[in-house]
Amino acid sequence: MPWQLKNDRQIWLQLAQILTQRIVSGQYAPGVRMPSVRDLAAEAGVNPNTMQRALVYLEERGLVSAQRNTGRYVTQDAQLISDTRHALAQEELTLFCEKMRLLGFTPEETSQLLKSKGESE
Amino acid sequence: MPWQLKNDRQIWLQLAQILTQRIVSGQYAPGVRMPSVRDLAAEAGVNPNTMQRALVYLEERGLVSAQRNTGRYVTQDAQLISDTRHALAQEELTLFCEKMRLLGFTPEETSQLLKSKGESE
DNA sequence: ATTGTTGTATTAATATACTAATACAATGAT
DNA sequence: ATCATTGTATTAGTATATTAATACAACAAT
Repeated sequence: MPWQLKNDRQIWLQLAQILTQRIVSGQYAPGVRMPSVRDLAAEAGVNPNTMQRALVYLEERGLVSAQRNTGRYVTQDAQLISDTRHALAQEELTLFCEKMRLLGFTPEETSQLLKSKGESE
Repeated sequence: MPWQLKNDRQIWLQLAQILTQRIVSGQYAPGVRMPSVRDLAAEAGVNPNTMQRALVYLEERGLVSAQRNTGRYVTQDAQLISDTRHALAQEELTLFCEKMRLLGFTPEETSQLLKSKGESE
């Protein structure tokens, strides 16, 4: 799974988003130990400080916790993970609908476009 | 219509996006004269240079053209506007689907969520 | 003819993001 | 006991984004 970073948004925000996606999608399972900050940074091709910032962000949301000298672990709180997953989905949904509205598409048209796209794959 | 700017993305990119939305949604009709760079900048609360950069971006895409000393005008090419509108919609659609996929939602689930959202409003 | 407005260009200053290079204390492995 | 690895913190340097302050040439309006 590549770290596809763009330069149109702050790197640490993109890192935090990717890490969150990996947790809520189960790629990083509840309770498991995550790679070290340095390893993650090397893998993503960024400075450890930048990766650290992303991890702190996740920590503030309770998605990971750092055992000071043994490593960092994904939360075991399945409910929190599930809640986060659905909250993020709702957020994306709302943003997407708003953008489509600003482009002049009605909710019905938007829904139809999405359906068409799904069927064409 | 407010200029709701966040600080998580480059300002001129956000300005360009908003201006484009206003054109493809018909808020700035084909052929009409746009407010001056300075007026747009003042309205959006940004520096004229930043607004200028956004306008150049639109100009590179043919959506507006600058008559050197009389002002700037929206293109009269209705086809280009329509094409741009649909291209942007497809882009948003693709990005949205990809994000939902990364959150662990199938296309069917995503489609269903969107439909539910539309019906609940 | 003068004045104001247009788009455009230039230069400097400031704020921020990211990288770089360390350092430290605590722990597990050897 | 020694050593490598852990998260964390600090400081400096560099690149970029944005603002700020102008300036200019061309045209419209007066």
